[in-house]
Amino acid sequence: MTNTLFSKNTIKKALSIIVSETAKDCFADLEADFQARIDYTPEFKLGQYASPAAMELAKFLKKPPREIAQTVCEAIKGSKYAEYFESVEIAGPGFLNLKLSVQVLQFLTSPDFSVQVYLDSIFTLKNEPRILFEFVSANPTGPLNIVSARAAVTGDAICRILKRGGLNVQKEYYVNDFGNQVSNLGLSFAYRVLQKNGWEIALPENCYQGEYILQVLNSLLESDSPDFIQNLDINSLKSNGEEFEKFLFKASEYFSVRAVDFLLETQQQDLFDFRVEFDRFFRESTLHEDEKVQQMAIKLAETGKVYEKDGATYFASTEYNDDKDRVIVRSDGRPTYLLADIAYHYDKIKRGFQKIIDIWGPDHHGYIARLRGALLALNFPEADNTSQEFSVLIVQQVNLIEDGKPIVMSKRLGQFQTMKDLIEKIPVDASRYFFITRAMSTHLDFDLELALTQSSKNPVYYIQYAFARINSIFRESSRDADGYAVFSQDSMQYLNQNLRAELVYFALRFPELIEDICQSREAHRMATYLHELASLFTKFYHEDENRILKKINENPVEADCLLSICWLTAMTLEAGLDLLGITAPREM
RNA sequence: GCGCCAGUAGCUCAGCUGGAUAGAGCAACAGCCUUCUAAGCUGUGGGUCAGAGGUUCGAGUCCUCUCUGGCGCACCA
Repeated sequence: MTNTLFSKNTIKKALSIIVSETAKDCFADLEADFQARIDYTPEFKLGQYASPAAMELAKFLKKPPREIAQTVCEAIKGSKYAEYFESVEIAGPGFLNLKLSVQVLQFLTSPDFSVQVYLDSIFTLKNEPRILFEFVSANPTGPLNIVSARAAVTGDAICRILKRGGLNVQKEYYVNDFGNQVSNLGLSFAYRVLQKNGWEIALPENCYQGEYILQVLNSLLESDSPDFIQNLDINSLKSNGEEFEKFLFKASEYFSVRAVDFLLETQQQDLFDFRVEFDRFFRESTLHEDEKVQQMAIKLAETGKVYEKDGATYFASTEYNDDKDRVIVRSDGRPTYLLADIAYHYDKIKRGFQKIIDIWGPDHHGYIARLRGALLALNFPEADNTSQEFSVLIVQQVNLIEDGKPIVMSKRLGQFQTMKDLIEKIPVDASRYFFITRAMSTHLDFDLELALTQSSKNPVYYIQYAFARINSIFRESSRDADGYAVFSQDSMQYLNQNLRAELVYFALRFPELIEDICQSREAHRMATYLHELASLFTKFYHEDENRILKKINENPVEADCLLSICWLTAMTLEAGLDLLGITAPREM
């Protein structure tokens, strides 16, 4: 039997339709687009879902909430929907508690049921709106750090979930391969060359001080060592200032381009090792080459929100809630980073993306107002911060904790500070989980010891372990899991026991969770949910009456029910872990 | 000084667009392995949700103020 109400919607949505329709039948005053809210009950014994709609409507209908609830309750019981419920009750100040009948499970489950098929039927792939999700976007001037790792993993998980929810998402990494930072990078290499040739010259302050520069330099010279480096005459540089300057210029130019390419590749490798892939790496330099930055200055000037002062060109961002107006073209004629970034975001819109989501680091939040302001000035009114058309998520910083104390980040080698160090130290499953498990907006304490612990203390293994156990049950019982994707008619009677049904209905919240995350973009809820699901399963597993191998001999039909519960749980765990980019091993 | 983020159990944090008695893990204590994976389970203790006002049927959640911590306030990116 199929039923589109339940097979094409999440359970929440289906119940909302039922309660809303019924309420509108009862009260003619209600607006046509009234949608009753459906929540989870605080306790399973009250039912699976509850609606606070009666309380919300009390003022509008000028009736006591319990009376409204009573009317709706009776109406549902007398309607065609009655068969979906084991009970409908009024509780507390006017909650409508809904206890679903096991029959609903049959509506959910078609012969080819699986969690993925269920998700497919609820979330059909939409072509609109097209979403551009930009994250990481670190400067290609060094290895990726821990905050970038967090942004990478969290952003990747959100994108996976958005896609599973049927949304059209593209992942993009903006490469700042232009401007001062890149010049400084080249200069750092020039000085390192001098040091390498025996000149004990100090690096200027604006240079990158990290030791990694030296390693990259060696790699670059190994593959190609140009004449002007090979024939370097240190003594003549020391004595001849003009020649010295010439060398710095030449070496900077030579190395900056090659170093950016090299470092970008290194970053890409780190990301790949972390299971983070991008659809596109967008280079800032292409915006300059295509003169899009220049054109943007003209376009902004046309808005009338631009003025000249002290030889520089300003964008009047204070008109858009910014602290001060911002320079877009310097007095020497060079564009600022902001102008290029405006051009970049404008380009996103021109490429046909209706929604733009960025993840930025904690030190960039002050930047939001000016960029949002520029997009508004460019007549992209959807950039208004009340809508979600342009949103910036700020990922907060990370403290690595060892021996109960935070590790102080320093430039010294051997310090644990880059993404690569983390990959070498902590298994990817564990570090991904730890990054995703906390809300992006909170400062994260990353406990290295806990992440390394291979026991139940480490939540990621606890979740994987539940999945492995279920697979073990199928191995030991020599059953083929596929046969248990659907509850058989006969076996369903054995669901009538709290923990069994509770586990099933908790697993069936999965699509609702995906829907929530598509809205809130908070991937950590998936991590929390999976841990709770694993915990519920583990309790179920340890109950004496749920011992499956024993049950197979005693009561095969009841065993079928238990196997179906297990398989639904396993499919959900596997799908959820996959959305977090974490593996689901069948044996541990 | 201005802005952003945060303040929930000893520690790290959940708490879905305001909903019923505020939860989990770790740490502490007490039990449990002839049993499908003990990488586990059960139980106990632990709270002025930073503080004070306000909004309403109802506030950890929304508003205002205060306090504390982190970060940011360039013709750097």
